Amino acid sequence: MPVTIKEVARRAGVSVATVSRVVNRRDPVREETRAQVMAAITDLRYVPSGVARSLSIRQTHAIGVVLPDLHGEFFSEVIRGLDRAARGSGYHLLLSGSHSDPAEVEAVLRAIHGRVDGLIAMLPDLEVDQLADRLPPEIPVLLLNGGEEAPWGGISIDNEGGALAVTRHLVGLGHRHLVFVGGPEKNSDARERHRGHLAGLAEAGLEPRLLPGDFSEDAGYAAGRRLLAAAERPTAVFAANDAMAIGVLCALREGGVRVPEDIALAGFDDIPVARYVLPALTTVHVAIDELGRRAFDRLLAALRGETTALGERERFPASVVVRESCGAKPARPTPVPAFFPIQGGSRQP
Amino acid sequence: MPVTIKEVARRAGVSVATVSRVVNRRDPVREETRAQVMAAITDLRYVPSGVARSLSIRQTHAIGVVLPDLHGEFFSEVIRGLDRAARGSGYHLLLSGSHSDPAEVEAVLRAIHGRVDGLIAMLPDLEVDQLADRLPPEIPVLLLNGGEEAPWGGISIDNEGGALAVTRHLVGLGHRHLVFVGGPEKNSDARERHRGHLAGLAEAGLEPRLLPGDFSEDAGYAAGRRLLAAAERPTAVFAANDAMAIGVLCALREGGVRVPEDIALAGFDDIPVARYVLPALTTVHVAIDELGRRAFDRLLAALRGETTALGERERFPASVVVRESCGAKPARPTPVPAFFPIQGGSRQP
DNA sequence: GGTTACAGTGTAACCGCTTACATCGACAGG
DNA sequence: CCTGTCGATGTAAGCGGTTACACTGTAACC
Repeated sequence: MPVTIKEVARRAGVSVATVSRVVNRRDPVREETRAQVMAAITDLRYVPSGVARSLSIRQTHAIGVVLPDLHGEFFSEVIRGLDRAARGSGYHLLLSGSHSDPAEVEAVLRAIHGRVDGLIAMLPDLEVDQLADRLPPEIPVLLLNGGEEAPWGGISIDNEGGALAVTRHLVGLGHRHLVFVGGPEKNSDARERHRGHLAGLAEAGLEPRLLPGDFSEDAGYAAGRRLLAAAERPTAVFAANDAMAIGVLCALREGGVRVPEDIALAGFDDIPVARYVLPALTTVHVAIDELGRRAFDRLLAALRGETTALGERERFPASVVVRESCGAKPARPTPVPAFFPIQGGSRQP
Repeated sequence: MPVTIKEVARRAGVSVATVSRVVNRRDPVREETRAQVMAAITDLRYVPSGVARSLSIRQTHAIGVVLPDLHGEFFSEVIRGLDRAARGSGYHLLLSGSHSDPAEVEAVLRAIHGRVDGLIAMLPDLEVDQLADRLPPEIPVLLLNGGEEAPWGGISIDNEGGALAVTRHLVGLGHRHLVFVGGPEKNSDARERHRGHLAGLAEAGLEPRLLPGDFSEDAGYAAGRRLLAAAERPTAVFAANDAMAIGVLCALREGGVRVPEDIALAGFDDIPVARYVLPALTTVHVAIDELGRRAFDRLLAALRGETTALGERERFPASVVVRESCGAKPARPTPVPAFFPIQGGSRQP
């Protein structure tokens, strides 16, 4: 039942072409005619149909955003950055998250076909391989992936640089015995962080020491226990993400080991609680929303044909934020709420 | 240059109608013909155009989501719930956030016209008033608003019920001197929470005592200072949100007042850090993602014509989660790492 | 054998909008 | 006066699908 351009045309006593012209401010239209059309438009509350327009001009002014999950601060910030940038340029966001496997991603990809002008996707490395030839060939795609090995362009976080910086920082504080708590093997972020750490050690001529982990707080806790039990304790621990760092922190505290006095500690991600734990966690921060904005801008440039170089890989900077857990700063005089993980979160489904 | 249905038809030696039929699994098609068409489709990598289809069948299989901001856990959870539900039903999400005023909202509304089958919007009360007659009349709209006074249907959080429950809880613990730290005047959530609190006091025949606030941690801190300076201190404090509760907590701690022994404390929202502060904060939790899912389900029902009753107002339940700050539970004996929401950029495959 | 029913397919008219092209005056230049 | 140019507008052909309707052939029924 929505009112169409035809009805407006009839009402205004002109042709649809003229209506279209005044709506799009194209071609010259006599002022008087324009006024009539405008009157008809407001009378009828006419709003042009987006899809019809899209079909006709072969542009949707929308970009697809495909993310592996929509949970957590990371994604919400990416989306926020994208949204801001997109809105500013008159684009919409068609969002899709939480897919669980390549088949589902493919389904999403085909579902949005013809609905978007471009695509920003974050796919686990595995999926990228499998979907390689299925990525829509007719629209520009920007990958927000890790996986520096892949021949895929896009933007990814400078995990390596961040980890290198943290390691240098710890070394700079005089530490010679460092332990790295790693992430999942298959995870490219984890691998890159590890690599950055190793580079930092190499610079200083130090021996690498690795404890396995999987990015979970429990894994961090387990690593902490192993440290307590070890014959020779390190003077600094660098966990591949904050969750594990916090796990380590708990274990050490339980074992009566003080942080940072006895062992310095650092994480990666700068999750919100990182600043609330006691001592506040030294970690690596990434301006995620900026990443989103940057991603959109690059895609837009491609859409406008200003560049086809979506294949270029770009590393988004990660900066270390120094707090107390590494011992570089004195602990805060007045502790704000302290941290203690509790038994059983009471989040209800 | 994308391949169209015509090319598929030519390639398969059939008419476009037949191709359409096999693609949509409609009407009977001879198995042999179907096979030919399928072959042509895969050969050509044909994917039907979403907009063309939408124009034709007058359905987009997309719903618009308009939120005031995309920042913070709340929105990210709403979106997540919506996304899950939408995907399950074959719908897409057209997302738009961070608008700053009614004019911008109106622009967004008209921009998505014809691109979505329905709309889920969260608008500050003020905007709802101004946009009342501009909300798209031809598609169902579900409002995710506070403002129970408004004649608008939709879903909103049961602030009043949650606040009532907390107040009852505190009263049930024997408290007779309660102080409520309020939120911004214009904020309907704040008003509802206050109302719920007053109802709880009234039940017990207690006197209301109010300290002003604005939902910021600083405001909570200020309130805490005033409590310290007060001649007669309450035995329990209920802050209209967690941020302020944490502010209160800091102030009290600084003043040497113990929580919960000297003063019991409760908040509202169950923000992530609520469980990490010491003592862990008793607060009110809302399953935001469920709210999102519920919103979608209701909209979908309307889309399917199963109901037009989008005007019905529904209150989404809020439940109190009892932790240590109210004194109902003993403080944790030994901190053990347990459940921890992983928030960071450490996406796992 | 003559309906009748229906499976299987093609033709063409939409869906609502854009836009190339045609038309038509008015006006300027020759 | 004729022609060319240009402003203002209408006509109609798409854009890529869907689908009502028409048509054909075959099987079932009386």
